[in-house]
Amino acid sequence: MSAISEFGSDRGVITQLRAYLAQAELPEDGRLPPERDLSDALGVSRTELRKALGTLEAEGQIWRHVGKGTFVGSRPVDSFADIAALAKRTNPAELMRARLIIEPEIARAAALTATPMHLAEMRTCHVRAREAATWRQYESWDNRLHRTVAEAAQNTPLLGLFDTLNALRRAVTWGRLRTTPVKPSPNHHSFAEHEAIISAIENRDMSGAAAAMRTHLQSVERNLLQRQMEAAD
Amino acid sequence: MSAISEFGSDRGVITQLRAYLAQAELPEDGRLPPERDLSDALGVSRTELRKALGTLEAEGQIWRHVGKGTFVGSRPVDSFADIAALAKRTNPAELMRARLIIEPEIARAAALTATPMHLAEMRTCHVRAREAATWRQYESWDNRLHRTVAEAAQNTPLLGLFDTLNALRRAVTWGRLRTTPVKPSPNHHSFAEHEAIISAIENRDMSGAAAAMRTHLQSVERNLLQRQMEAAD
DNA sequence: GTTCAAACCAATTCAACATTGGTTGGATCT
DNA sequence: AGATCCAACCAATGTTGAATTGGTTTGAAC
Repeated sequence: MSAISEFGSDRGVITQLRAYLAQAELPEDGRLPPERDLSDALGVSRTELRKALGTLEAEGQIWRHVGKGTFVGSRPVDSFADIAALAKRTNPAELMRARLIIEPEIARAAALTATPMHLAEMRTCHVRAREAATWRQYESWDNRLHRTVAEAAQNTPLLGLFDTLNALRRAVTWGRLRTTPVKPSPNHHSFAEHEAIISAIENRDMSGAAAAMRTHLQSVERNLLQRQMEAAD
Repeated sequence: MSAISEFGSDRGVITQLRAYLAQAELPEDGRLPPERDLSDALGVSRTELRKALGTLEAEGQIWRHVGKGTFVGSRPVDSFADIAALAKRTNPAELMRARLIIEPEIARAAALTATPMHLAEMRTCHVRAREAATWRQYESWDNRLHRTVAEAAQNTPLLGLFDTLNALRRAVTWGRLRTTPVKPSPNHHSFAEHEAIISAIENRDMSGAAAAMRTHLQSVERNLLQRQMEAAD
Protein backbone atom coordinates (compact mmCIF):
# COMPACT_ATOMS: atom_id res chain seq x y z
CA MET A 1 0.00 0.00 0.00
CA SER A 2 1.09 3.55 -0.58
CA ALA A 3 1.74 5.94 2.28
CA ILE A 4 -1.35 7.91 1.37
CA SER A 5 -3.74 5.03 1.49
CA GLU A 6 -2.28 3.88 4.79
CA PHE A 7 -3.85 6.72 6.75
CA GLY A 8 -6.31 8.00 4.21
CA SER A 9 -8.04 4.92 2.88
CA ASP A 10 -11.35 5.62 4.51
CA ARG A 11 -11.36 9.19 3.39
CA GLY A 12 -10.42 8.05 -0.07
CA VAL A 13 -13.34 5.67 -0.32
CA ILE A 14 -15.63 8.34 1.05
CA THR A 15 -14.65 10.86 -1.61
CA GLN A 16 -15.04 8.16 -4.22
CA LEU A 17 -18.47 7.44 -2.81
CA ARG A 18 -19.45 11.10 -2.81
CA ALA A 19 -18.36 11.35 -6.43
CA TYR A 20 -20.49 8.35 -7.22
CA LEU A 21 -23.51 9.85 -5.48
CA ALA A 22 -23.10 13.10 -7.38
CA GLN A 23 -22.78 11.33 -10.70
CA ALA A 24 -25.09 8.33 -10.36
CA GLU A 25 -28.67 8.47 -11.49
CA LEU A 26 -30.65 7.23 -8.56
CA PRO A 27 -34.21 5.91 -8.79
CA GLU A 28 -37.16 7.92 -7.56
CA ASP A 29 -36.84 6.77 -3.98
CA GLY A 30 -33.16 7.60 -3.75
CA ARG A 31 -32.15 4.04 -3.21
CA LEU A 32 -28.63 3.11 -4.16
CA PRO A 33 -27.37 -0.33 -5.20
CA PRO A 34 -26.83 -3.07 -2.62
CA GLU A 35 -23.52 -2.99 -0.81
CA ARG A 36 -22.29 -6.11 -2.57
CA ASP A 37 -22.91 -4.65 -6.02
CA LEU A 38 -21.67 -1.20 -5.10
CA SER A 39 -18.44 -2.44 -3.59
CA ASP A 40 -17.89 -4.41 -6.75
CA ALA A 41 -18.66 -1.45 -8.99
CA LEU A 42 -16.34 0.87 -7.06
CA GLY A 43 -13.60 -1.75 -6.90
CA VAL A 44 -13.53 -1.67 -3.11
CA SER A 45 -14.06 -4.36 -0.54
CA ARG A 46 -17.40 -4.44 1.23
CA THR A 47 -15.68 -3.81 4.55
CA GLU A 48 -14.19 -0.57 3.25
CA LEU A 49 -17.40 0.47 1.58
CA ARG A 50 -19.34 -0.16 4.77
CA LYS A 51 -16.96 2.01 6.76
CA ALA A 52 -17.48 4.83 4.31
CA LEU A 53 -21.24 4.31 4.32
CA GLY A 54 -21.12 4.34 8.10
CA THR A 55 -19.58 7.78 8.27
CA LEU A 56 -21.96 9.05 5.59
CA GLU A 57 -24.83 7.76 7.66
CA ALA A 58 -23.43 9.42 10.77
CA GLU A 59 -23.34 12.65 8.78
CA GLY A 60 -27.02 12.16 8.02
CA GLN A 61 -26.49 12.05 4.29
CA ILE A 62 -27.84 8.55 3.89
CA TRP A 63 -29.85 6.06 5.92
CA ARG A 64 -29.94 2.29 5.83
CA HIS A 65 -32.20 -0.50 6.95
CA VAL A 66 -31.73 -4.25 6.95
CA GLY A 67 -33.68 -5.88 4.18
CA LYS A 68 -34.61 -2.55 2.61
CA GLY A 69 -31.42 -1.03 1.37
CA THR A 70 -29.43 2.20 1.54
CA PHE A 71 -31.06 5.51 0.67
CA VAL A 72 -29.92 9.10 0.27
CA GLY A 73 -31.53 11.75 2.43
CA SER A 74 -32.80 11.44 5.97
CA ARG A 75 -34.74 8.51 7.33
CA PRO A 76 -38.47 8.93 6.70
CA VAL A 77 -40.77 9.09 9.68
CA ASP A 78 -42.83 5.97 10.17
CA SER A 79 -46.20 7.56 9.62
CA PHE A 80 -48.53 5.37 11.61
CA ALA A 81 -51.97 6.33 10.38
CA ASP A 82 -53.29 3.12 11.81
CA ILE A 83 -55.88 3.99 14.40
CA ALA A 84 -55.67 0.70 16.23
CA ALA A 85 -51.90 0.90 16.63
CA LEU A 86 -52.21 4.51 17.73
CA ALA A 87 -54.91 3.71 20.25
CA LYS A 88 -52.68 1.24 22.02
CA ARG A 89 -50.07 3.87 22.67
CA THR A 90 -52.32 6.50 24.11
CA ASN A 91 -54.85 6.99 26.89
CA PRO A 92 -58.02 8.98 27.52
CA ALA A 93 -56.23 11.82 29.27
CA GLU A 94 -53.82 12.37 26.42
CA LEU A 95 -56.65 12.13 23.93
CA MET A 96 -58.61 14.73 25.82
CA ARG A 97 -55.65 17.07 25.69
CA ALA A 98 -55.47 16.61 21.94
CA ARG A 99 -59.16 17.39 21.60
CA LEU A 100 -58.65 20.48 23.73
CA ILE A 101 -55.98 21.64 21.34
CA ILE A 102 -57.75 20.82 18.08
CA GLU A 103 -61.48 21.25 18.48
CA PRO A 104 -61.57 24.86 19.68
CA GLU A 105 -59.71 25.86 16.55
CA ILE A 106 -62.20 23.92 14.45
CA ALA A 107 -65.01 25.80 16.17
CA ARG A 108 -63.19 29.07 15.49
CA ALA A 109 -63.00 28.24 11.79
CA ALA A 110 -66.61 27.12 11.79
CA ALA A 111 -67.73 30.48 13.15
CA LEU A 112 -66.32 32.05 10.01
CA THR A 113 -67.70 29.66 7.42
CA ALA A 114 -70.83 28.01 8.81
CA THR A 115 -73.84 28.20 6.51
CA PRO A 116 -77.45 28.55 7.70
CA MET A 117 -77.85 24.88 6.87
CA HIS A 118 -75.09 23.94 9.26
CA LEU A 119 -76.54 26.15 11.96
CA ALA A 120 -79.95 24.58 11.50
CA GLU A 121 -78.47 21.10 11.86
CA MET A 122 -76.60 22.13 14.99
CA ARG A 123 -79.85 23.38 16.47
CA THR A 124 -81.55 20.12 15.58
CA CYS A 125 -78.81 18.06 17.21
CA HIS A 126 -78.97 20.27 20.27
CA VAL A 127 -82.71 19.75 20.65
CA ARG A 128 -82.56 16.03 19.98
CA ALA A 129 -79.77 15.63 22.55
CA ARG A 130 -81.98 17.33 25.13
CA GLU A 131 -84.87 15.04 24.32
CA ALA A 132 -82.74 11.91 24.34
CA ALA A 133 -84.37 9.09 26.26
CA THR A 134 -81.18 7.09 26.73
CA TRP A 135 -77.59 7.98 27.21
CA ARG A 136 -76.70 6.20 24.02
CA GLN A 137 -79.05 8.40 22.03
CA TYR A 138 -77.64 11.45 23.75
CA GLU A 139 -74.10 10.50 22.77
CA SER A 140 -75.20 9.90 19.21
CA TRP A 141 -76.64 13.40 18.88
CA ASP A 142 -73.75 14.90 20.79
CA ASN A 143 -71.33 13.29 18.34
CA ARG A 144 -73.34 14.51 15.42
CA LEU A 145 -73.37 18.02 16.81
CA HIS A 146 -69.62 18.08 17.15
CA ARG A 147 -69.23 16.67 13.67
CA THR A 148 -71.57 19.30 12.25
CA VAL A 149 -69.34 21.94 13.75
CA ALA A 150 -66.39 20.29 12.01
CA GLU A 151 -68.33 20.16 8.76
CA ALA A 152 -69.16 23.82 9.12
CA ALA A 153 -65.47 24.62 8.93
CA GLN A 154 -65.81 23.49 5.31
CA ASN A 155 -62.34 22.07 5.09
CA THR A 156 -61.90 18.50 3.89
CA PRO A 157 -58.54 17.75 5.53
CA LEU A 158 -59.71 19.26 8.80
CA LEU A 159 -62.84 17.13 8.74
CA GLY A 160 -60.64 14.11 8.08
CA LEU A 161 -58.53 14.92 11.13
CA PHE A 162 -61.65 15.33 13.22
CA ASP A 163 -62.91 11.93 12.11
CA THR A 164 -59.55 10.38 12.87
CA LEU A 165 -59.65 11.85 16.35
CA ASN A 166 -63.18 10.57 16.78
CA ALA A 167 -62.28 7.07 15.65
CA LEU A 168 -59.39 7.17 18.07
CA ARG A 169 -61.74 8.21 20.83
CA ARG A 170 -64.02 5.29 20.17
CA ALA A 171 -61.05 2.90 20.02
CA VAL A 172 -59.61 4.15 23.30
CA THR A 173 -62.92 4.28 25.12
CA TRP A 174 -63.72 0.82 23.85
CA GLY A 175 -64.21 -1.62 26.69
CA ARG A 176 -65.04 1.12 29.15
CA LEU A 177 -68.78 0.98 28.74
CA ARG A 178 -70.89 3.52 30.46
CA THR A 179 -72.41 1.79 33.45
CA THR A 180 -75.03 4.34 34.37
CA PRO A 181 -78.20 3.40 32.53
CA VAL A 182 -80.04 6.60 33.50
CA LYS A 183 -80.62 9.22 30.88
CA PRO A 184 -78.80 12.55 31.12
CA SER A 185 -80.42 15.01 33.50
CA PRO A 186 -82.10 18.04 31.92
CA ASN A 187 -79.53 20.34 33.45
CA HIS A 188 -76.55 18.30 32.32
CA HIS A 189 -73.58 20.65 32.00
CA SER A 190 -73.30 19.98 28.28
CA PHE A 191 -76.58 21.57 27.31
CA ALA A 192 -75.70 25.10 28.36
CA GLU A 193 -72.22 24.65 26.92
CA HIS A 194 -73.54 23.44 23.58
CA GLU A 195 -75.86 26.41 23.54
CA ALA A 196 -72.91 28.73 24.07
CA ILE A 197 -70.96 27.12 21.24
CA ILE A 198 -73.83 27.27 18.78
CA SER A 199 -74.78 30.84 19.50
CA ALA A 200 -71.17 31.98 19.25
CA ILE A 201 -70.98 30.40 15.81
CA GLU A 202 -74.30 31.96 14.86
CA ASN A 203 -72.95 35.35 15.86
CA ARG A 204 -69.75 34.77 13.84
CA ASP A 205 -67.85 35.22 17.10
CA MET A 206 -64.72 33.23 16.31
CA SER A 207 -62.93 33.76 19.62
CA GLY A 208 -66.16 33.13 21.46
CA ALA A 209 -66.74 29.87 19.64
CA ALA A 210 -63.21 28.69 20.39
CA ALA A 211 -63.54 29.67 24.03
CA ALA A 212 -66.95 28.02 24.38
CA MET A 213 -65.66 24.81 22.84
CA ARG A 214 -62.66 24.87 25.17
CA THR A 215 -64.87 25.36 28.19
CA HIS A 216 -67.11 22.54 27.08
CA LEU A 217 -64.25 20.10 26.56
CA GLN A 218 -62.72 21.06 29.88
CA SER A 219 -65.90 20.18 31.66
CA VAL A 220 -66.10 16.92 29.70
CA GLU A 221 -62.55 16.27 30.85
CA ARG A 222 -63.47 16.91 34.48
CA ASN A 223 -66.38 14.56 34.08
CA LEU A 224 -64.15 11.91 32.58
CA LEU A 225 -61.60 12.08 35.39
CA GLN A 226 -64.33 11.96 37.99
CA ARG A 227 -65.83 8.88 36.37
CA GLN A 228 -62.43 7.22 36.28
CA MET A 229 -61.98 7.84 40.00
CA GLU A 230 -65.43 6.48 40.72
CA ALA A 231 -64.59 3.38 38.73
CA ALA A 232 -61.65 2.70 41.05
CA ASP A 233 -63.70 0.66 43.47
CA MET B 1 -91.13 -28.66 -2.34
CA SER B 2 -93.30 -28.32 0.68
CA ALA B 3 -95.68 -25.42 1.12
CA ILE B 4 -93.61 -24.11 4.01
CA SER B 5 -90.32 -23.97 2.17
CA GLU B 6 -92.03 -22.26 -0.75
CA PHE B 7 -92.43 -18.98 1.09
CA GLY B 8 -90.24 -19.61 4.10
CA SER B 9 -87.06 -21.13 2.77
CA ASP B 10 -84.94 -18.05 3.35
CA ARG B 11 -86.21 -17.57 6.83
CA GLY B 12 -85.57 -21.22 7.51
CA VAL B 13 -81.94 -20.99 6.50
CA ILE B 14 -81.58 -17.84 8.54
CA THR B 15 -82.81 -19.46 11.72
CA GLN B 16 -80.57 -22.42 11.01
CA LEU B 17 -77.70 -20.00 10.60
CA ARG B 18 -78.54 -18.17 13.81
CA ALA B 19 -78.59 -21.48 15.63
CA TYR B 20 -75.20 -22.28 14.16
CA LEU B 21 -73.79 -18.92 15.26
CA ALA B 22 -75.11 -19.43 18.78
CA GLN B 23 -73.65 -22.90 19.01
CA ALA B 24 -70.42 -22.68 17.03
CA GLU B 25 -67.11 -21.90 18.68
CA LEU B 26 -65.67 -19.10 16.63
CA PRO B 27 -62.01 -18.14 16.61
CA GLU B 28 -60.72 -15.04 18.32
CA ASP B 29 -61.46 -12.73 15.42
CA GLY B 30 -65.03 -13.94 15.04
CA ARG B 31 -64.41 -15.32 11.60
CA LEU B 32 -66.74 -18.05 10.46
CA PRO B 33 -65.98 -20.78 7.91
CA PRO B 34 -65.88 -19.99 4.20
CA GLU B 35 -69.22 -20.01 2.45
CA ARG B 36 -68.39 -23.17 0.52
CA ASP B 37 -67.60 -25.12 3.69
CA LEU B 38 -70.47 -23.64 5.66
CA SER B 39 -73.05 -24.36 3.01
CA ASP B 40 -71.78 -27.90 2.94
CA ALA B 41 -71.86 -28.24 6.71
CA LEU B 42 -75.40 -26.87 6.95
CA GLY B 43 -76.57 -28.97 4.05
CA VAL B 44 -77.68 -25.92 2.09
CA SER B 45 -76.73 -24.63 -1.29
CA ARG B 46 -74.35 -21.72 -1.41
CA THR B 47 -76.97 -19.58 -3.11
CA GLU B 48 -79.36 -20.07 -0.21
CA LEU B 49 -76.63 -19.57 2.37
CA ARG B 50 -75.56 -16.36 0.69
CA LYS B 51 -79.11 -15.02 0.75
CA ALA B 52 -79.29 -15.70 4.47
CA LEU B 53 -75.86 -14.15 5.02
CA GLY B 54 -77.02 -11.18 3.02
CA THR B 55 -79.93 -10.44 5.30
CA LEU B 56 -77.78 -11.02 8.36
CA GLU B 57 -75.30 -8.53 6.98
CA ALA B 58 -78.12 -6.07 6.32
CA GLU B 59 -79.12 -6.49 9.94
CA GLY B 60 -75.57 -5.59 10.92
CA GLN B 61 -74.95 -8.89 12.64
CA ILE B 62 -72.10 -9.90 10.40
CA TRP B 63 -69.81 -8.29 7.87
CA ARG B 64 -67.98 -9.73 4.89
CA HIS B 65 -65.09 -8.85 2.65
CA VAL B 66 -63.76 -10.49 -0.50
CA GLY B 67 -60.62 -12.45 0.18
CA LYS B 68 -60.92 -11.98 3.93
CA GLY B 69 -64.00 -13.89 4.95
CA THR B 70 -67.20 -13.44 6.92
CA PHE B 71 -67.09 -12.15 10.50
CA VAL B 72 -69.59 -11.69 13.29
CA GLY B 73 -70.05 -8.25 14.77
CA SER B 74 -69.86 -4.89 13.07
CA ARG B 75 -67.33 -3.99 10.43
CA PRO B 76 -64.23 -2.49 12.06
CA VAL B 77 -63.83 1.24 11.64
CA ASP B 78 -61.58 1.89 8.71
CA SER B 79 -61.84 5.40 10.00
CA PHE B 80 -61.01 7.54 7.03
CA ALA B 81 -57.45 6.38 7.49
CA ASP B 82 -57.36 6.14 3.76
CA ILE B 83 -55.18 9.06 2.90
CA ALA B 84 -55.48 8.51 -0.82
CA ALA B 85 -59.26 8.79 -0.81
CA LEU B 86 -59.07 11.95 1.24
CA ALA B 87 -56.39 13.41 -0.98
CA LYS B 88 -58.61 13.13 -4.02
CA ARG B 89 -61.25 15.31 -2.46
CA THR B 90 -59.03 18.13 -1.41
CA ASN B 91 -56.50 20.56 -2.87
CA PRO B 92 -53.34 22.34 -1.78
CA ALA B 93 -55.12 25.54 -0.77
CA GLU B 94 -57.54 23.74 1.52
CA LEU B 95 -54.73 21.68 2.96
CA MET B 96 -52.76 24.82 3.68
CA ARG B 97 -55.73 26.26 5.54
CA ALA B 98 -55.91 23.12 7.65
CA ARG B 99 -52.21 23.36 8.46
CA LEU B 100 -52.71 27.01 9.40
CA ILE B 101 -55.39 25.96 11.84
CA ILE B 102 -53.61 22.96 13.36
CA GLU B 103 -49.87 23.53 13.41
CA PRO B 104 -49.79 26.82 15.34
CA GLU B 105 -51.66 25.10 18.16
CA ILE B 106 -49.17 22.24 18.06
CA ALA B 107 -46.36 24.77 18.35
CA ARG B 108 -48.16 26.39 21.27
CA ALA B 109 -48.36 23.07 23.06
CA ALA B 110 -44.74 22.32 22.22
CA ALA B 111 -43.62 25.54 23.86
CA LEU B 112 -45.02 24.22 27.10
CA THR B 113 -43.65 20.69 27.01
CA ALA B 114 -40.51 20.66 24.83
CA THR B 115 -37.51 19.01 26.46
CA PRO B 116 -33.90 20.11 25.95
CA MET B 117 -33.50 17.07 23.72
CA HIS B 118 -36.28 18.28 21.45
CA LEU B 119 -34.81 21.77 21.35
CA ALA B 120 -31.41 20.36 20.45
CA GLU B 121 -32.87 18.37 17.60
CA MET B 122 -34.76 21.41 16.32
CA ARG B 123 -31.50 23.33 16.29
CA THR B 124 -29.79 20.53 14.42
CA CYS B 125 -32.53 20.42 11.79
CA HIS B 126 -32.37 24.18 11.46
CA VAL B 127 -28.63 24.12 10.84
CA ARG B 128 -28.80 21.18 8.45
CA ALA B 129 -31.56 22.87 6.47
CA ARG B 130 -29.35 25.93 6.08
CA GLU B 131 -26.45 23.81 4.90
CA ALA B 132 -28.57 21.79 2.50
CA ALA B 133 -26.90 21.40 -0.87
CA THR B 134 -30.05 20.45 -2.71
CA TRP B 135 -33.64 21.38 -2.39
CA ARG B 136 -34.51 17.80 -1.64
CA GLN B 137 -32.23 17.77 1.37
CA TYR B 138 -33.66 21.08 2.52
CA GLU B 139 -37.20 19.74 2.43
CA SER B 140 -36.11 16.65 4.29
CA TRP B 141 -34.68 18.68 7.17
CA ASP B 142 -37.58 21.11 7.06
CA ASN B 143 -40.00 18.22 7.44
CA ARG B 144 -38.03 16.79 10.28
CA LEU B 145 -37.97 20.14 12.05
CA HIS B 146 -41.73 20.46 11.86
CA ARG B 147 -42.14 16.92 13.08
CA THR B 148 -39.80 17.52 15.99
CA VAL B 149 -42.02 20.41 17.01
CA ALA B 150 -44.96 18.02 16.91
CA GLU B 151 -43.04 15.47 18.95
CA ALA B 152 -42.18 18.14 21.48
CA ALA B 153 -45.88 18.54 22.20
CA GLN B 154 -45.56 15.07 23.72
CA ASN B 155 -49.04 14.00 22.81
CA THR B 156 -49.48 10.75 20.90
CA PRO B 157 -52.84 11.50 19.26
CA LEU B 158 -51.66 14.95 18.26
CA LEU B 159 -48.54 13.49 16.68
CA GLY B 160 -50.73 11.02 14.84
CA LEU B 161 -52.85 13.86 13.45
CA PHE B 162 -49.72 15.69 12.38
CA ASP B 163 -48.46 12.61 10.55
CA THR B 164 -51.83 12.18 8.88
CA LEU B 165 -51.72 15.78 7.72
CA ASN B 166 -48.20 15.26 6.46
CA ALA B 167 -49.06 12.11 4.56
CA LEU B 168 -51.96 14.00 3.04
CA ARG B 169 -49.64 16.78 2.03
CA ARG B 170 -47.32 14.39 0.27
CA ALA B 171 -50.25 12.72 -1.46
CA VAL B 172 -51.71 16.02 -2.67
CA THR B 173 -48.42 17.55 -3.72
CA TRP B 174 -47.46 14.35 -5.48
CA GLY B 175 -46.92 14.84 -9.15
CA ARG B 176 -46.08 18.50 -8.73
CA LEU B 177 -42.33 18.08 -8.62
CA ARG B 178 -40.21 21.05 -7.85
CA THR B 179 -38.69 22.09 -11.13
CA THR B 180 -36.08 24.50 -9.82
CA PRO B 181 -32.87 22.54 -9.35
CA VAL B 182 -31.12 25.37 -7.51
CA LYS B 183 -30.60 25.01 -3.81
CA PRO B 184 -32.47 27.33 -1.44
CA SER B 185 -30.87 30.74 -1.13
CA PRO B 186 -29.22 31.54 2.20
CA ASN B 187 -31.82 34.21 2.92
CA HIS B 188 -34.76 32.01 2.08
CA HIS B 189 -37.72 33.31 4.06
CA SER B 190 -38.03 30.07 6.00
CA PHE B 191 -34.74 30.37 7.84
CA ALA B 192 -35.62 33.48 9.83
CA GLU B 193 -39.11 32.11 10.43
CA HIS B 194 -37.81 28.79 11.70
CA GLU B 195 -35.48 30.70 13.98
CA ALA B 196 -38.45 32.63 15.37
CA ILE B 197 -40.39 29.44 16.01
CA ILE B 198 -37.54 27.66 17.73
CA SER B 199 -36.57 30.55 19.96
CA ALA B 200 -40.18 31.12 20.97
CA ILE B 201 -40.38 27.48 22.03
CA GLU B 202 -37.05 27.79 23.83
CA ASN B 203 -38.41 30.78 25.73
CA ARG B 204 -41.60 28.88 26.61
CA ASP B 205 -43.50 31.63 24.83
CA MET B 206 -46.65 29.75 23.86
CA SER B 207 -48.42 32.59 22.10
CA GLY B 208 -45.19 33.57 20.40
CA ALA B 209 -44.63 30.04 19.14
CA ALA B 210 -48.15 29.86 17.76
CA ALA B 211 -47.81 33.24 16.11
CA ALA B 212 -44.42 32.42 14.63
CA MET B 213 -45.70 29.16 13.23
CA ARG B 214 -48.70 30.96 11.76
CA THR B 215 -46.48 33.56 10.14
CA HIS B 216 -44.24 30.86 8.73
CA LEU B 217 -47.10 28.89 7.24
CA GLN B 218 -48.64 32.02 5.78
CA SER B 219 -45.43 32.78 3.95
CA VAL B 220 -45.24 29.17 2.78
CA GLU B 221 -48.79 29.61 1.53
CA ARG B 222 -47.87 32.77 -0.35
CA ASN B 223 -44.94 30.92 -1.86
CA LEU B 224 -47.17 28.05 -2.89
CA LEU B 225 -49.71 30.28 -4.60
CA GLN B 226 -46.98 32.16 -6.39
CA ARG B 227 -45.45 28.93 -7.65
CA GLN B 228 -48.84 27.76 -8.86
CA MET B 229 -49.32 30.98 -10.83
CA GLU B 230 -45.85 30.66 -12.31
CA ALA B 231 -46.65 27.13 -13.35
CA ALA B 232 -49.60 28.41 -15.39
CA ASP B 233 -47.53 29.06 -18.47
C1' DG C 1 -88.43 -18.57 -13.63
C1' DT C 2 -86.24 -20.30 -9.74
C1' DT C 3 -82.55 -22.97 -8.07
C1' DC C 4 -78.28 -25.17 -8.27
C1' DA C 5 -73.61 -26.38 -9.38
C1' DA C 6 -69.73 -25.15 -11.64
C1' DA C 7 -66.75 -21.85 -13.41
C1' DC C 8 -64.85 -17.45 -13.27
C1' DC C 9 -63.31 -12.86 -11.10
C1' DA C 10 -60.90 -9.83 -8.07
C1' DA C 11 -59.32 -8.94 -3.46
C1' DT C 12 -56.75 -10.96 0.06
C1' DT C 13 -53.88 -14.15 2.47
C1' DC C 14 -50.11 -17.29 2.85
C1' DA C 15 -45.86 -19.60 2.28
C1' DA C 16 -41.57 -20.17 0.13
C1' DC C 17 -37.74 -17.88 -1.56
C1' DA C 18 -34.61 -14.07 -2.82
C1' DT C 19 -32.56 -9.83 -1.33
C1' DT C 20 -30.17 -6.80 1.88
C1' DG C 21 -27.80 -4.50 5.75
C1' DG C 22 -25.42 -6.28 9.84
C1' DT C 23 -22.19 -9.67 12.02
C1' DT C 24 -18.80 -13.26 12.69
C1' DG C 25 -14.64 -16.25 11.97
C1' DG C 26 -10.92 -17.85 9.66
C1' DA C 27 -7.59 -16.90 5.84
C1' DT C 28 -4.33 -13.62 3.89
C1' DC C 29 -1.16 -10.08 3.58
C1' DT C 30 1.65 -6.75 5.13
C1' DA D 1 0.38 -8.41 15.57
C1' DG D 2 -2.82 -6.20 13.21
C1' DA D 3 -5.46 -4.79 9.73
C1' DT D 4 -8.07 -6.41 5.69
C1' DC D 5 -10.56 -9.41 2.98
C1' DC D 6 -13.66 -13.03 1.95
C1' DA D 7 -17.05 -16.18 2.68
C1' DA D 8 -20.67 -17.64 5.36
C1' DC D 9 -24.36 -16.74 8.31
C1' DC D 10 -28.39 -13.91 10.55
C1' DA D 11 -32.62 -11.42 10.82
C1' DA D 12 -35.52 -8.12 8.65
C1' DT D 13 -37.65 -7.08 4.41
C1' DG D 14 -39.28 -7.57 -0.30
C1' DT D 15 -41.15 -10.46 -3.99
C1' DT D 16 -43.49 -13.83 -6.25
C1' DG D 17 -46.89 -17.20 -7.17
C1' DA D 18 -50.30 -20.33 -5.51
C1' DA D 19 -54.24 -20.96 -2.63
C1' DT D 20 -58.46 -18.84 -0.37
C1' DT D 21 -62.57 -16.32 -0.31
C1' DG D 22 -66.66 -13.39 -1.10
C1' DG D 23 -69.02 -11.83 -5.34
C1' DT D 24 -70.76 -12.76 -10.09
C1' DT D 25 -71.93 -15.10 -14.26
C1' DT D 26 -73.49 -19.16 -17.03
C1' DG D 27 -76.02 -22.87 -18.42
C1' DA D 28 -78.50 -26.85 -17.24
C1' DA D 29 -82.29 -28.93 -14.55
C1' DC D 30 -86.46 -28.93 -12.50
